[in-house]
Amino acid sequence: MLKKWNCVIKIFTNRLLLQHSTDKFTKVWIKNLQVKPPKTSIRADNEAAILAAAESVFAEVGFKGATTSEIARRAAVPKANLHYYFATKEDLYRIVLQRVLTVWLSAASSMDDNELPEVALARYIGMKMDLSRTMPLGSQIWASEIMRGAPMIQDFLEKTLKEWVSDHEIVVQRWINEGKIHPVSPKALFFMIWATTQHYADFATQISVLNGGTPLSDEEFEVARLQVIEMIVRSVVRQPAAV
Amino acid sequence: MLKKWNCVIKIFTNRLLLQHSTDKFTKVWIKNLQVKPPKTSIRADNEAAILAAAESVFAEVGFKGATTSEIARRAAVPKANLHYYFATKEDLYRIVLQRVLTVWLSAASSMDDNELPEVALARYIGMKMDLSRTMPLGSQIWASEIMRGAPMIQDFLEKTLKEWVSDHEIVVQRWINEGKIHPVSPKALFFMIWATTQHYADFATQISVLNGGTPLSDEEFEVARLQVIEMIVRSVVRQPAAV
DNA sequence: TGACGACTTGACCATTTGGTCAATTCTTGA
DNA sequence: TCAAGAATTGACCAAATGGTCAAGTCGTCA
Repeated sequence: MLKKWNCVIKIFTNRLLLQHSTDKFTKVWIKNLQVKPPKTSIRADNEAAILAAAESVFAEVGFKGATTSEIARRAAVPKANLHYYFATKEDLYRIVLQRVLTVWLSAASSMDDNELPEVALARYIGMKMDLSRTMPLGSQIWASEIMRGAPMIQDFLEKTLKEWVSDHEIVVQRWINEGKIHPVSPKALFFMIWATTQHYADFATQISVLNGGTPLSDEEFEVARLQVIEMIVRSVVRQPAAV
Repeated sequence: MLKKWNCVIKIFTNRLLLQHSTDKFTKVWIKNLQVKPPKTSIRADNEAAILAAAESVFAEVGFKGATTSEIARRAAVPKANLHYYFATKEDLYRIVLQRVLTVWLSAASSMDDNELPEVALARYIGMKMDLSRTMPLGSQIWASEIMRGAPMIQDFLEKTLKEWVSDHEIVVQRWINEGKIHPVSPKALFFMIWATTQHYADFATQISVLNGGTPLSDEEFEVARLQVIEMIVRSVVRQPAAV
């Protein structure tokens, strides 16, 4: 089983050996690298590989449909090894979900400011589009979790998400009161933003097919990104938006 | 096991018996009803119950996550009986999917006309919102099928859906050329429409939570429906849309 | 009424599932 | 160098899975 970190370390070691350095020095040097492997490198490597595999399997077939053997297969470790690092399938899922929620929070915080609506919205929508591009699996896992009734993130929805919505409804309402945007239901606006941006992650397969069988290129995605921002901003702001 | 059709037929039968009609007449009459039970009524009843149960299970946990015993349980029939009507889980899924595609087509056809963009779009968006309201499970099954790579509807996507998109891209392009709407990527517009409208089905759980723990009432949904239409129309049409 | 086919279902089967375990090998730090 | 802990993994297990089957019951039609 050839792991990424093993490779890296081997390269470093070899290079240092050529310079007649000791093993101990090598280790210290590696330990101080910016790209440091946390915990033991072996543990970190395997956990990372398993989590990545788990993410892709959960994204495809959801929690119930996922099997630990398939996850192990994709992570290229024996199933018993997977259970050595993560006791149960649910543990694994919970950790994967936790990362998704963390990412959600990072994007969510990009909207609360006092800027013009078109600027604030553009930033938030752009951020969400970037997330759909770079971490589509997280979005799919979220969707799948919601569709099965969100048994595992009920708490997150009822506390964190609800709070975010309340807070930002106030912001949108202020924009409305100030005449900066049309009077719209803030929730309906949020739903449109979430739905449209996440669509590029959740429905990537469908988009691929309609794109001629290949996923959107970076350029094509950038166009889509701008289009989404433009359309959604225009759907609410009052003054004729710049095209 | 009390089935809907049994009830209906019993009512009809009773009414006819009061009129001293023969059994045979009853049957012929029933056979000619607009709302006719096809095949034997028993078969129709059970197939319907099983399909309904299958739809809800597939919507929740996807194809892989679904188990025939859970479907049988929800349909209130023994598992062996389910397999008497539908040989395999895949057969059952295929039939459920077929209905989803049929429904999709019915909505899709509501947009091709020569009306003003705001009228055509409003009709189509409204139709899609209605579907999300009345048949949310179909939308969820579609989403789940796409997320696992659409292995079973590849053909539909590549032929029917692709064709619909091509055809309607032309319509949107014409609107752009005529200066009726802003220059936008037609696909980006379609995606926004699909995403936003289907969001009300696929993410119903999340919406419920944000709505205070209860699903949207008819009135609340009607507001959302109008909001969605208003926002999306305004996102593309040129003249200041009536609010 | 009786015979035939449609329908029903408990018991069963091979395979797959999530998860365990003990024997073994590898890493690490002194 | 070596001991102690970390990591590895084939073999295994009970439960759940999709699906079968044979022995029945029920409905219908002549």
